[in-house]
Amino acid sequence: MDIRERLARNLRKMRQQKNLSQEAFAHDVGIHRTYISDLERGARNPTITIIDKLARFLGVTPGTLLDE
Amino acid sequence: MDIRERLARNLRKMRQQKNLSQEAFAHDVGIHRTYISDLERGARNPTITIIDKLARFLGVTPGTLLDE
DNA sequence: ATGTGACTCATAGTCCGTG
DNA sequence: TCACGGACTATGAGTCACA
Repeated sequence: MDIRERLARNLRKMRQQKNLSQEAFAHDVGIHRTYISDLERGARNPTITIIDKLARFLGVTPGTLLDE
Repeated sequence: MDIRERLARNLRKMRQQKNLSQEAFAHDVGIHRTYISDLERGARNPTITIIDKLARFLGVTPGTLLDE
């Protein structure tokens, strides 16, 4: 599977496990709401600094977001 | 440690383990040679598609390149 | 609460070189 | 063989209005 798709699925799942809306999640992470929406649809090709931000907030390693 | 630093170290180590020059490695992966040089010095902020390319060629998961 | 198109500005990524 | 620079084009970062 495409790496963007994997990120999309992993991100959405992990956000939902925190019971956060995209809006609340985006606010907490410090990324714009629509950007999160794009990521969860695999519509963006983010840099690793974005991955790092997400992983840190979620308390996981970057690999957890990108690996299957 | 910074995620770019981690990538830099992991990448250099894994390339050297294959006994490839930056130039040969870059050619095989399909990325420009100067870009590999930049990555190994932590001077760049690559997108996840670049990470994917590197990981596939090296036969590892993206996490192996980004996690410590 | 979320998806989407459009937009500006910064930077990812390429290609030419040099010591 | 590699670090590093300059110049360039393509695309990501970040935001908004609207459905």
